[in-house]
Amino acid sequence: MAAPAALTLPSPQLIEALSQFFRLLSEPTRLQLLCQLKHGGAMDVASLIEATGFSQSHISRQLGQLQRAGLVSCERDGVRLIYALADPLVEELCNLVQGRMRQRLEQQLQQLPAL
Amino acid sequence: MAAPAALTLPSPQLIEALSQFFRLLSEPTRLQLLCQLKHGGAMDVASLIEATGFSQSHISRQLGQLQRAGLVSCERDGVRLIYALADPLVEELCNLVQGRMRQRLEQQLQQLPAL
DNA sequence: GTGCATAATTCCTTTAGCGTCATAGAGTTC
DNA sequence: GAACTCTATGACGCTAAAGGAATTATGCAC
Repeated sequence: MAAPAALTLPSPQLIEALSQFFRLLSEPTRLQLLCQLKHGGAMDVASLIEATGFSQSHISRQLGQLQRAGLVSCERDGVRLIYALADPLVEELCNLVQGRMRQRLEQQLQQLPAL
Repeated sequence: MAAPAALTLPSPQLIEALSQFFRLLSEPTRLQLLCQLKHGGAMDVASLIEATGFSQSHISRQLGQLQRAGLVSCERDGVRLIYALADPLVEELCNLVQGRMRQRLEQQLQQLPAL
């Protein structure tokens, strides 16, 4: 049986893999694409371009990265490619972080001296 | 009552804030520092420098970023500064991502044709 | 086949951030 | 006070990645 995770230091490979994953979410464009897909369901590239306002090449590249990471899936519909969310993890992570932000702000609010 | 989150598109400010948070975790150095603090409890800067092998200025800067984000706290002990984890969220996030990695690998393993 | 659409890829420039060296600040000891 | 240790900050080069324009690939209609 393996030692408890809390007592073992993560390997450099794991650190690297984790940081690469978080790096995917560290770019507003990619996060925006994921949110759009969450909001609008499956969408083709043209719609995502219009929704985000970025160039076609940029969107295509970012979608490629998300797809290689398995966060997004893609299927053809005639001449168009329809992308869709492929993993609910992103939303979970965002909700956790957002909850933390709310918590911190409430804390700061309480520590602010009343008038 | 506010609309369900799934139906509203996150504001650009929220997207930006989320991406900035994830950016903190997208750097191996910072993730390594957080893991070290998780593993070894509160540590002074010198120990963190030795544990990571980076230069003093680099470590100091990364610790500063983590502290401003509230992920790490810091108190003086004489001439030394002792840093400690200030938020369990990072570990939660890492565990979630790690679980997803395991899941994906198991999936790939099953799809691999047997000999 | 040609022509027309959509999307991926190849270049390119520019920018953000890592990482180090040198310096300045803060705290202790004498 | 001076001398010393520990940490933060300024200045700088360097590399990775964003972002766009142009090109190429892919699929459909004809």
